[in-house]
Amino acid sequence: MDNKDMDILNMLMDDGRMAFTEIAKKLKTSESSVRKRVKKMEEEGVIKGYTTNINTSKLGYGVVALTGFDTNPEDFLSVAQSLCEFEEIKKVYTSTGDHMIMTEIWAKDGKELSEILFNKLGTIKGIKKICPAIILEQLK
Amino acid sequence: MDNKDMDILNMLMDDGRMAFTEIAKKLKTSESSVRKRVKKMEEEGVIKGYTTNINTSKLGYGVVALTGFDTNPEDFLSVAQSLCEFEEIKKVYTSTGDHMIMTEIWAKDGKELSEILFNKLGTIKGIKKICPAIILEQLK
DNA sequence: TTTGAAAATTGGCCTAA
DNA sequence: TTAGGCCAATTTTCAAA
Repeated sequence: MDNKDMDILNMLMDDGRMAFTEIAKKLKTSESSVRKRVKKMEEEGVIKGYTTNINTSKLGYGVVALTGFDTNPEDFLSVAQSLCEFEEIKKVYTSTGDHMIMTEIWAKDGKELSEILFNKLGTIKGIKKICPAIILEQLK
Repeated sequence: MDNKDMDILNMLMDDGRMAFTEIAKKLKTSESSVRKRVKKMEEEGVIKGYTTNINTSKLGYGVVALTGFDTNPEDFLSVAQSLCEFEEIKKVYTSTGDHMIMTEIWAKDGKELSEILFNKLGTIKGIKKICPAIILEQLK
C-alpha cells in the first residue's frame, strides 16, 4: 500500500466501475500497472468487493432505519446471528455504546418496518430492547 | 422496475463490476437487454452509482465509529452541513430517534478518533452532545 | 512495459409486441 | 412507443513475452 494504491482506491471508491485504462490515464501510468495493483489489493483483502448504490426510495423502500438492539449478555451472539438471516436487515454490526448490536433495515413503509420489528423479529429469543432511528436524509 | 430489473440489481449489488455479458448469461437473456435496463436505471436514479468496499482496518483505519450528534434545533442544519465537510466523516444522515444526526467516522486509532471528536469538531458551533459507538465487527 | 488476441462495451438500426 | 435483437466499430481486459 503506497500512495499510488491509495489514489487508485479513492478513484474506485468514487466509481467502482471505472475502467483500469481510465484510472491509468488519470494517474499517468499504465493500464497493466493499475490492474496488477488492484488485483493485489483484492487478494490481500484491502478491497473486499464492489457494490452498487441504490436509491432505496425509488426502489420502493420508503423507510430505512438504523436500529439498535439490546440483549442479555448471554443471548448476544445468538441474537446477532439470527438478525443476519433476515433479508430485510441489510447490515449488522456489533458495537460499543448504547446498543451492542446495530443494524440497517430496509422496509417499504412504516407499516412494514413495524411488522418486521415487532412481529418477524419477535421469534428471536433474548432481545431486550429495540431502538429504531428512521433515516430522514442522507447528506453524505 | 420489474423482476428482471430487480434480478440485475441484486447481481450488481453483489458485484458492482460484473460485466453485462456475464449478468446476461446468468439471467439467460441478452447483453443488450441487460445494458439497456441498467442504463435506464442509472438515468432514473434507481442506481446512484458504484463503489468499492474497503477493509478499513487493512487500510490503516483501526476504528470506525457510528457517531450520533445532538444539537439545538436552530443549529441543526448548519451542524449537519459542517460535519459533511470533514474528510474523516464518511457518511452523514439526519434521522429520528435519540440523535438527530448520525455519522460514520473513520480513524486510524482511538487517539485519532478522540482528536477528531473533541478537537477538530470543537470548532463547530451548536453541538450539544456527541455519542460515539465504535464498531467491533461487521457481521453482515 | 509492451504487445496482441479475446472479450466487453457502445451506438445505431431494426423488428415485434 | 418501448423492450429486445443484431451488427460493426471501438475500447478494455488479460496474459505472455
